[in-house]
Amino acid sequence: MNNKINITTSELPIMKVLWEKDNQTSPEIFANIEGNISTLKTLLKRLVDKGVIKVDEINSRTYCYSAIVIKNDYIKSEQKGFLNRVFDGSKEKMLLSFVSEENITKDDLQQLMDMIKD
Amino acid sequence: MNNKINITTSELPIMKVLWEKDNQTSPEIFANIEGNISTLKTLLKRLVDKGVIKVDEINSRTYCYSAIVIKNDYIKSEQKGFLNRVFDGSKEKMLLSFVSEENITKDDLQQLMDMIKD
DNA sequence: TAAATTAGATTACAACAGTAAACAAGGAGG
DNA sequence: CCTCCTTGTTTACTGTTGTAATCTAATTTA
Repeated sequence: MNNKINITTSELPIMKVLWEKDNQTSPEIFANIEGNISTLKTLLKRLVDKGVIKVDEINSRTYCYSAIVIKNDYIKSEQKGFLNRVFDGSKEKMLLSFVSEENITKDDLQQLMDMIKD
Repeated sequence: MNNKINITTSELPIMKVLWEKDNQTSPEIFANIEGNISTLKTLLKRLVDKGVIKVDEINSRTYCYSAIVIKNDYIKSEQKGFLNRVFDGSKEKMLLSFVSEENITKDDLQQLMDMIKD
């Protein structure tokens, strides 16, 4: 079961907009993204073709796009890929690395610990 | 300053071998990696061409390969890319996500906290 | 020394990704 | 009703990546 979710770097901004709010028309989506319109059209179509998003025809000539892949599943998939690729699947290695590289400080962790005490 | 280090998925196993130990010949490197030899040769050459590794001619006909890019810099670069791409650069978002997805448990974190008390 | 092995270089090729122009058809406005 | 605009579709092109066969020159071996 290879459930790698394939969303490319340049497609991701579109997904982020749709994850904020479903059922948007292409002009609505593109309004929140920078980049050449023609390019964005291509990316939108590719996402539909891949089954990552879907399009519904509301009235004639009015299409609304929605995410099919949900944000959390994408994130989980990315995390898993990252972990496997870079840290051979070891969570400990990864966390230690984040800490020792000082991308994450002890304070960050403490704050986090506090947060999840709930 | 775009210091993205470009090492692809299929090139990474070679790098991992070289990060373990420098100055290895290609047969030594390939002995520890699965995959078609011809393919591995291509990947090795691409890494040299990109300046990620270097090759020294020891004796005539004896070449030794070594990493130029160091492991920590690669990991740092990957972490940064991952953070920016998926979590818009927010460490907190990322850690929270790791925890809430239960990829990382409270125990993992506690253990980590204990470890870095040194 | 001739044959076989070895290892780096060259060539190849399909899929994917980033980018974008051109096209086509329906709807809106004059 | 006809023209323009809008929006989805088609076509296109370049670079990257994964994969691998073939070529070539040197070295080892029989």
